Amino acid sequence: MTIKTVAEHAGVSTATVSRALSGTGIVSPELRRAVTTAAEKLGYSGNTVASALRSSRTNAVGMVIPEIANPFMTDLVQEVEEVLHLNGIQLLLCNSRQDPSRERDALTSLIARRVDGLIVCPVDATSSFAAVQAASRSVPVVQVDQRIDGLDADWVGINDETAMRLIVDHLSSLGVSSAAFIGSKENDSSSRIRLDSFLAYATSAGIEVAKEHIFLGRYSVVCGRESLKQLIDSGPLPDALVCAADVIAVGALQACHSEKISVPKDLIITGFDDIEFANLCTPRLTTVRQPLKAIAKHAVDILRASQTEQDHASVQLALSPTLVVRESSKAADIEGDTA
Amino acid sequence: MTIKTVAEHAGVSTATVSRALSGTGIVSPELRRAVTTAAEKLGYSGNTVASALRSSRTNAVGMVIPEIANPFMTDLVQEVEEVLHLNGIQLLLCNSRQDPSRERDALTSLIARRVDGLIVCPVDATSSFAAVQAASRSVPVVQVDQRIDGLDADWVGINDETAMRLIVDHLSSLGVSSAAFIGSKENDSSSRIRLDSFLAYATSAGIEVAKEHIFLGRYSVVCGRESLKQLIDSGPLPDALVCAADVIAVGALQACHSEKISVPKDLIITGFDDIEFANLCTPRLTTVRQPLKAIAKHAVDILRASQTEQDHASVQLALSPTLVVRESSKAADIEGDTA
DNA sequence: TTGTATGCGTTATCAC
DNA sequence: GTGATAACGCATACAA
Repeated sequence: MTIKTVAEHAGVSTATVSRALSGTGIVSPELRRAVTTAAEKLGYSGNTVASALRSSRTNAVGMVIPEIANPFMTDLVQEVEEVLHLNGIQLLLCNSRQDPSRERDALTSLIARRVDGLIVCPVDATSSFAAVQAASRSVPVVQVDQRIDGLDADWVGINDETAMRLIVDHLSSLGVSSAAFIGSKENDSSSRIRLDSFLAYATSAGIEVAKEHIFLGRYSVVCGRESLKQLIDSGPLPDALVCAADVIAVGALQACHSEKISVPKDLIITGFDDIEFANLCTPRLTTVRQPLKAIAKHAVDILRASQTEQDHASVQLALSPTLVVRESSKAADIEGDTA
Repeated sequence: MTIKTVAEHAGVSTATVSRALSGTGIVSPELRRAVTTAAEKLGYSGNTVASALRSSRTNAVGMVIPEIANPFMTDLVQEVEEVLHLNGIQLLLCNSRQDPSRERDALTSLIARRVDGLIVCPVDATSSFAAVQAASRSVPVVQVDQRIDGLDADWVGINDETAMRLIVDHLSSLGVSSAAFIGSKENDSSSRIRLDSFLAYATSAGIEVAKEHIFLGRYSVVCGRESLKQLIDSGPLPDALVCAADVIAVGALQACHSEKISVPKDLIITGFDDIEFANLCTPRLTTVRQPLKAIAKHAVDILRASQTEQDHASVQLALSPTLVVRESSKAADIEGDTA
């Protein structure tokens, strides 16, 4: 069934049906009613594909993420899906699995599908350059969380430096004088910034960070667990352990438990992201919260803006994270934050 | 740029370009080479929308799930995305948020987009009936995990009865003589089956289940935590607690920790699903593992089969879960399962 | 094996 | 305000 069927039943032209149903253009109240009743009676449902071909708008945006399994990414996807839904936009989800070539394929595939925009969390600060740049020439692209070095494309994320300052200040206030760090060795923007600014703030706060107390692996629970075991083997523990992701911190917490290290008494631990489980592990995790709803909202807004604006100046939006203090860095409260 | 551009550059007709690039039809090696080189030189990338309109195949399937935040669902989505990707199919993801009306909207929207198939985890065993049935009239639909009562549509999931038998047998072998249960009060297929078969097997195994020891809430960590507190308030603890989902069990574990209840010494706890965290919490969780890869694989296979088959007889595929025994139901090993 | 010509279902551009 | 009609980019029936 097509609009032609509806047109015949309503006694109007296909043009009028299109105008009435899509809401674009002017239709008299009587004809509009005739069309809608005919459409309902027939159970007509409209062909988005044909509409997309003719109007060159799909009302769909593609999203490419490096990892579905990561709870932080899942939360972000969820928020993006929600915002898109409110705008009547469909989400096309792709998983690059940390693989730049797979990321490239996903981008070209989504562009072939004529998505109206692209939300990308790039895999690598350099390897992702060409593919994302190419994509951005055919459709609006906004980077979320991670960003690519030297690429003049929109980005929404958090201020990683601020986040690290919040963490180091907190440790300082607790009297911490030495600390270890577990991060990612992936070549992505936030991994580097988190490490660099951690070191910088620690130095200026008089917190000692031994070279052998810096561990770089992956954003995974296993990495946290393994790194902590290495930390133990390397000699006396520092006062605190700063993790560049909650999943890492959770792994470290696990290892502390099995190695009978008491947190925060023997070792203070902090995370990053504030995934749901940071508030559910034992002890609950001190971390910095990423404003995911805001990131999702701005990402979609930027996409929509760059669709309409003629010459769109690129936007770099670094939102502020917030410190969430829990038991992994302080004595347990009776009534804690259970949000 | 269109195939026409490529055709002109290659000195052939648009039909030949179409045949050469899509792989359908017969093209001589020389012309094929001429076309591909022209396409590459121009950086041509086809228009999936036009192709879909003409061929009425989108190479996309829609997936509607009740909850993105649930790690079990995320894992399932990941596996489905992987299988689809291997088949060159794009995933269109929708979140029904446990809301039947939102589920209906998602289904009609995906059908308007002319997806080649639909993978649905229905929200409600009865309320979802009409929308899913309607959808199945225009496109192949396969239900995953949950299924709708009395709907003659394909389904892939696990045998929940078998799962409960595995759990109850395990408890029996541990000498458990009384047990509590936390499940979901949602009207979905597996919630009911899990409760019913738990009670049946428990009875025949001589395990006592007091009425006030059956808690029905949601599949969430909070539900597990709250229910456990109620369990404590209700008097002496039973020997074991059976949870209908890992997320519930994790919440119960949390509450045990804060209430100084030792697991498994004071209370044996079992979960359901084997999400990643079941192997990362303390103590690690005994649970039944769902074969997600197999579920995803079969779901896509069934979809593809029902696209080609003329009269497709509906498939009900109940895969076997496996019991995974960990420390929440036994004394801790030094070297446990770290898979 | 290749080219020509038509149509997929909708929206945009015109006249009226 | 409404209708006739062309066009979106591609795949395919048919002719050659």
